[in-house]
Parts: sequence; C-alpha cells; structure tokens
Amino acid sequence: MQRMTRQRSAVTELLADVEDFRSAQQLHELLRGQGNGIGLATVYRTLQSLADGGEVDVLRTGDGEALYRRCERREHHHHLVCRRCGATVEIDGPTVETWAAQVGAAHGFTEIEHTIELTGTCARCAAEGP
Amino acid sequence: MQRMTRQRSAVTELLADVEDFRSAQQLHELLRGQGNGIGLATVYRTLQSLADGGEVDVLRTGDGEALYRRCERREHHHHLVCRRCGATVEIDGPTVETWAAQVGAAHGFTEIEHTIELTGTCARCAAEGP
DNA sequence: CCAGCGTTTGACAACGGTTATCACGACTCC
DNA sequence: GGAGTCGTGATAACCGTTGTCAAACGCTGG
Ligand SMILES: [Zn+2]
Ligand SMILES: [Zn+2]
Ligand SMILES: [Zn+2]
Ligand SMILES: [Zn+2]
Repeated sequence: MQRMTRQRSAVTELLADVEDFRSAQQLHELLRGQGNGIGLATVYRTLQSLADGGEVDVLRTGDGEALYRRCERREHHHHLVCRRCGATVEIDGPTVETWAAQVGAAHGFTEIEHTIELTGTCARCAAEGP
Repeated sequence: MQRMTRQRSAVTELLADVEDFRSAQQLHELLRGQGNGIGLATVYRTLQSLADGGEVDVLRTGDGEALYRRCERREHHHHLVCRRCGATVEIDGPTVETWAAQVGAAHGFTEIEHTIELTGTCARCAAEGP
C-alpha cells in the first residue's frame, strides 16, 4: 500500500541522521542542500504519514510550529529538550503516567491523555554562557 | 502604563463569565454578538497583554490554535480539559513538579520548565454517549 | 520486459490563525 | 485647549501548513 520512493527514503534516512527535533522546512532545506531535490509538500506529507505510523514523534513549539524527530524507542515516552541547541533526551516517566491517570479519574474523567514536555538548558549550552 | 479602555474591560469581563478555554476568534465573535463592537486585532493584543501579565492562561490545541482562559488561581498550575465540551479543571501537581525538576537535573539540564496538560472525557459527556 | 494503472510528486494556489501597519481617535497632563 | 502619548481597527502582510491536479513514477501481472 505504501510505496518506497526516492523522496520517502531520503526523508527517513535524513531523520535517522538528525538527532534533534527539526521543523518540516528545516528538513526540506537540508534535503535540498545535500542535492536531494524534493518538494516541500512532499516533505510535509511524508512526515505526516510517518507520524501517523508512529515512526516519528511530533511536538509543537510555543508558536505552533511542528517539530519532528525519529526517536529511539517507539513506545510511549516524553522529551527533555534544550531550549538553546535542541539536544533531546527521551524520558521515561512511570511516575507521571500513574499520576495523570489518577488525577483524571479523581475528577470523573475517562480516556485520559496527557502532554508532558520538559524544556531546559543542557550542560554544554550552560557552560558556553550567554 | 496600561489604560483601561472600553475594549479592554469588555474582554476581561467576558473572560470572567466564560468557563472554558476559548480562541481569540471565538471571543471576538462573542463580543460582537453582544453588541460590543471591537476589532479582531484588539482582541489579540488584549489577550496577549493579559497573558503576559499572567492574568489568563494560554494553551495550544493540537493544530496550533491558541486558547485562552481566566483561571481561578494565578499561581502555577495545570489543566484537565474535556475533549468534548471543553470543561476545565485546574490541577495542582506537586508530584509532577518535583518529578520534572529531578528528571531535568539528572540529565544535567538547568532552568527546567515543563508543559503538562491532561485531556479526557468528562463524566457528563461520557453519559451522553457518542 | 513491458504495458497498464493506481500512487506519488511538486509547483502553485489557497487557507487559517496571527501579527504588522498606520491613519485616526481618545485620553492625559500641562 | 493643545501637544504629546497611547489604544484602536481596517487592512495587508506573514508564515506554517494543506489542497489541487497534471505529470511522473513504482509496482505488478502478463
Ligand atoms: Zn520521542
Ligand atoms: Zn506519558
Ligand atoms: Zn489555568
Ligand atoms: Zn507544573
């Protein structure tokens, strides 16, 4: 059903190399830069399809832009992202998982979902100073 | 520094009445509907200034739209929002506050911030069925 | 290997929420 | 009341994202 085209594999290979969360437009720029001509719309479509399949994680910046990242673990997890350089650590939070479920149930809510993202300044960036 | 104009008080009064998170455009519609003529740009500006002053909370929907709400408590807190009707409960989470700080520190990150939002179906909506 | 056909692509236009512009009006202070 | 300041609002611009649709492509069965 899903065909493997030159463009689709270019995107997945690029995502395998990139460590941090990147926007669709950044990824498009990178692909163009490395000679892999590809349409912007195709990048968006591919990322969306990968996200739907759970192959990449999506998170939204404060101003609504979507960032994508190919994470190590496919199971549910959260992120600790450096606000300066974008370095990302995948977080496993059993504590908050149960907390979220309990709080939701305590107020009579069902089918609880949660969004939990951590932002900070990583050690390397903190060392550099302002 | 901040003047109290007819438009600004109209927005704050409306926010005092509205229980749930609403978008800037919804609030603009409501103001227009109740005869309070006001420009859309002014609604955006006012909401932004209120948000900067910590008088309203902002949260982003999955597709990047900003929603605003005048919350009871001005201190830091989180939200449990019904995905059907928008009913909102303010959540106090000492557990997750310390968890977030610890996890951040454990990875050498400083100045940790966190985004934590809970979504579910409230008891009333669950009773109504699909 | 090739024809046929459904899928994917990509340039471009359109969309939707938000922000910038800037002339105008309203308020303040003297 | 006049100068200076700040807020307003219609409109245009912005920017990330999605829709359009003809052409290109990848797969498969023959
Ligand atoms: Zn992840
Ligand atoms: Zn979780
Ligand atoms: Zn709140
Ligand atoms: Zn918190």
